[in-house]
Amino acid sequence: MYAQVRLTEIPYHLDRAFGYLVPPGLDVRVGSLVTVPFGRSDRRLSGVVVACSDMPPADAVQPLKQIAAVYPEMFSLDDNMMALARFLSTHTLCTLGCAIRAILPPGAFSGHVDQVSVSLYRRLRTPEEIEACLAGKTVRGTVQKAVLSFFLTHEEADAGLIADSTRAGKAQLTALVEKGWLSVRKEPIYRTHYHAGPQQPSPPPVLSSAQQEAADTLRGLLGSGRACAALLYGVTGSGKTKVILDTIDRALECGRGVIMMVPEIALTPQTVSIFLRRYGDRVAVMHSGLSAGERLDAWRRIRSGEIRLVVGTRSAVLVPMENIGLIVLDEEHEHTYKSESDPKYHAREVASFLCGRDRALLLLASATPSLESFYKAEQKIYTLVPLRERYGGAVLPETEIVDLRQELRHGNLSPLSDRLYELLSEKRRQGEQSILFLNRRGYSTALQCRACGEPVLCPRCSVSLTYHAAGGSRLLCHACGYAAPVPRVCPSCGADHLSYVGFGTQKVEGELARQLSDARVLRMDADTTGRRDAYDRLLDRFRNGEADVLLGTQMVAKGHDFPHVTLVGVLLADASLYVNDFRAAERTFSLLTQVVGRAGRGEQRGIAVIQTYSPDHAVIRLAAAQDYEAFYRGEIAVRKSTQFPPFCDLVQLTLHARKEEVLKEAGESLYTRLCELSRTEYADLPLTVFGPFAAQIYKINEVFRLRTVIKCRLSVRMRALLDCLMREFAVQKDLSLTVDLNPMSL
DNA sequence: CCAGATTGCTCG
DNA sequence: GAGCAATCTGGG
Repeated sequence: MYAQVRLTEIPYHLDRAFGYLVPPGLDVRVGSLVTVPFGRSDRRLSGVVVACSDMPPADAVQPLKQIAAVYPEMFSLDDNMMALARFLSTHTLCTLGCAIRAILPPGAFSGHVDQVSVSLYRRLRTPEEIEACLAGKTVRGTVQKAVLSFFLTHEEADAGLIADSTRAGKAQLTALVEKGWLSVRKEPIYRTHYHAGPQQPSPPPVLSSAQQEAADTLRGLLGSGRACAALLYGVTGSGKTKVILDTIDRALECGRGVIMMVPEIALTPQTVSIFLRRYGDRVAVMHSGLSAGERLDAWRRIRSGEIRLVVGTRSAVLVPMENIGLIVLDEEHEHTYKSESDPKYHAREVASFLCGRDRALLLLASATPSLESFYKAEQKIYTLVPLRERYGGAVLPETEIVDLRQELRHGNLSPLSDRLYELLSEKRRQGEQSILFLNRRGYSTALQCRACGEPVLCPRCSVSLTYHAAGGSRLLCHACGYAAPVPRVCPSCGADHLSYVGFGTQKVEGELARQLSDARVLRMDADTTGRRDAYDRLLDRFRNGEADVLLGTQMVAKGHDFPHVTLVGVLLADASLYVNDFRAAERTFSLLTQVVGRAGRGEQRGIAVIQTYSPDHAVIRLAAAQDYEAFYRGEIAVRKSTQFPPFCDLVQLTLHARKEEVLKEAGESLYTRLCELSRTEYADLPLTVFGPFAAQIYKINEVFRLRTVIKCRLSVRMRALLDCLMREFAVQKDLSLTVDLNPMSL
């Protein structure tokens, strides 16, 4: 017996089938996960069998090597899983192996192929001996000397860490081991097991007539026996969740499987707890916070058919569920549905593929749908299911726009306008709660020199460092994680004139304490919510009325219900509007609409204050009026005239290199090759090439990045062209090429 | 001359 | 990506 095997951990240009012999007695079929010897050293790699035959492959090299072992049957891929893996690899341009790793639980690999952590330690050798050695001639290599100096201060360290901090390769480390200076310690990485307790089921929800009408439409689509998609478009507070629950009930009653996705488990604890209460132990929760053991456990129960309902983040769409009836993407416009690492899939596209396979209903829900989805609804590709009224007669908050330019003219330099301050104190007196929202990613304090004007930059990246007070004051790099103590003098000119620029949540907190001294303020940002439970505790404390003001970044805008909040303040609405990204307007609109909707969800009508330097900007006006459809009409016209999605597809190619010259040259040859291909072999493809140009952050962690963007239609032919580029450029030394199809930011 | 670093090549 | 052989490099 012979088998064709695709390896799971190999670079792009090696992603093809390799022929192996199946030793007698080994039960191997298409889809079996196996370990095979590979390369000169017969290193053990895992792979999946893609074909079996009695005849040796035509192009076989003699002698063929033998398959070494087969994984437990539970991890074999069936036809559906193979088809899903193939879909992922062709639609995101990743290796088949990478796609397979994404659809199998992480435990599948760590349990079988030894997963070990390698660390090195100095053998009974004292720092003095190392000093002597460094002075002598026994070790001459500069890199090896660097490694030895490293061990002057360390007794033992992880191999990866040593390699990172000394630039040592494996050869240099083995040389030192052979010379008897260092020893290797290998330790297996174990996984843990965890079992969730049982839950209490709850009665079905009561629907209003508008909600019932929407639910009926969806039940109709569900029962149609055809693959279809619907866009449930409903303003905040219109009761979308109830309608979704009703549709899920219906699908489960029919014996169909259901996948329900939310943007982020941690930010939607209420949605998740509704599911846990309602479906008890019939539901599996899948998200990245689970341990390998928990994931494996849930995965097995889904594959065996024991569990027919999964709630989770985007990776939930990859679970091995058979006979799916319904896939839901709640808050479908959220960018978290697109994976940032390989495979760079969009959950919506995978869901659409699966719904086609099982003739299921794809249900997208949002108060501010993505332009792509609303456009498809307009084109009647999706059925539009609107929910226009707020449930229980709640009214939309009253909205005021404050012109920050006026504030400046009046000499108010504080982040709070006079009007917002006035409302905050009023709400404080009335015992009502307020939310203050600072919507700028990394809108935290940077250090700038007043003498030379230079900001303090990360030594490894082309971004400035930001000041963090938590964990002892220090500077952090948001791109690579570099941390440094706050310098006393300017690193570039040495002057003693460093000062803080910009205001972050911490600074606003200080301002509030000064201006509104009796208010109790809770600050919520990455610094205060380091651990997951810290986040939940903060929200609980606010809900219990332990504070008057909740101040925070994007986190405060997400789906929490705070009935006592009657005031919402957006400190700088245009912050996300002027970023260089074709989706900036869409994101700003959706964020503002969401945060404004936080005000007055209880009996009382809320008020929202939007502070901005662009009070007349259409996006700000429309968000204040909560008029999605007007926003959509304006924005879709812009997309059409400028040719952006949904009117074309975007391909983002990124070249990475440590040396700028290497990168520059590669950028030019990539461009040349791309033009050449589109003139000759692929002359039938309409496409426009932009770049190469420096990435938004040109350097991250000592690696420079150059981007090329293509506007095109992502056809089979177009993917073939890209595949060709990837194979040619991924082989090169000191250089790598990555591709992102329809990226979430450009 | 030679250890050490770099480059190129293949993998079934 | 890993391993290995061939080739280059620079101090003694």
